[in-house]
Amino acid sequence: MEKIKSNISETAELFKILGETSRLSMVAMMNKKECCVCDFTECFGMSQPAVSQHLKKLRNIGLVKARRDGYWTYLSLNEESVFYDMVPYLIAAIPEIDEHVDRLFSKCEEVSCC
Amino acid sequence: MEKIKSNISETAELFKILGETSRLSMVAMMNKKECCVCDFTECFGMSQPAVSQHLKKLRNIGLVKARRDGYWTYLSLNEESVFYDMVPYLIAAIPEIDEHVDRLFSKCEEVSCC
DNA sequence: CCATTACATAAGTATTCACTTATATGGAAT
DNA sequence: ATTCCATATAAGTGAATACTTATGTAATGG
Repeated sequence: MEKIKSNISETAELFKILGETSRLSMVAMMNKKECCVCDFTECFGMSQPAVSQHLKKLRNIGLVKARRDGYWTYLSLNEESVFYDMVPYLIAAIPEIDEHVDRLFSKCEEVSCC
Repeated sequence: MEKIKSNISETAELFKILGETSRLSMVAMMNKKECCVCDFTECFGMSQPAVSQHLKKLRNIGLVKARRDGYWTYLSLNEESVFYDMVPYLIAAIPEIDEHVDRLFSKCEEVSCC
C-alpha cells in the first residue's frame, strides 16, 4: 500500500528525469557504452557545470554510476538500479534512436579524451 | 537530421508529461479503459481545474482524446497518437502497476458517475 | 428562457527547473 | 609543495510547473 504508491511515484520520478532531451540522450549513449563527462559537454554544446548537474540527477536516482580513472570520470548505467532492466526498453522505444546516438558519438569522437 | 532531433525531443516531452504521478496514473487507467473526468478528481483528491489542466497536457501531445456524451466527457488513449503503441510497454514496466490501477478504480467506483 | 451540471480557461502564486558565473576539490605531473 | 586538469558545488536568475480561486462555456432539463 505504501509500496504501491512509492513504485508509481518512483517511476514517475524516473520519467521526469528522462523527460529532458540532453539527459535522455546521455542515457541512450550510456546504454551503448561507458562515457566520459567531456563527451557530453561536447555533444550537447553545454557548459561543464550544466552537464555535471544533469549527471548528478541521474546518479541521485541511482540510474548512473561513476568510475574515476586519473583525470577523467567515466559514467555508465548502474546495473544495481531498480530501473536497469527497464531502460533498454525505454530507449528502444524512441524512434530512430540508433541514428541519433551514432550522430552524437561521431560528434564527440573528434575531440574525445577517451 | 531535423527529424532525428525532433524524435528524441518529442519522446523526452512525452516522458516529461508522464513524469508526474497523477498524469502517469491517469494514463495507466486509460490504458485499461475509457475514463470520466470525475473519476480522476475522485481518485487523486484533486480539484476539477487541476485535473482539467493535466488532461490538457495529455491532449496537447495527442496522447489522449476526449469524447463528449451529454454532461460527461470521456477520456481515452488516442490510437492515432505516435505514442499509442509505446504506452502499454511504458505502463507495463511500472512495478505493481496492476494493483495500483485496481486500487485507483475501486477508489472512484464508489462515487463514479459512469 | 433560465437554472443546473460538467468541464475549460484565466489569472495569480509558490516551488522547481535548467542554466549561468564563480569557486572549491581532488588526483596527476612537475 | 605547487601547479594543472577534470569535475563538483554554490549561489543567483529567468522560465516553467502545478496548484489555487474565480469566471466562462456548452449542453441538459424544467
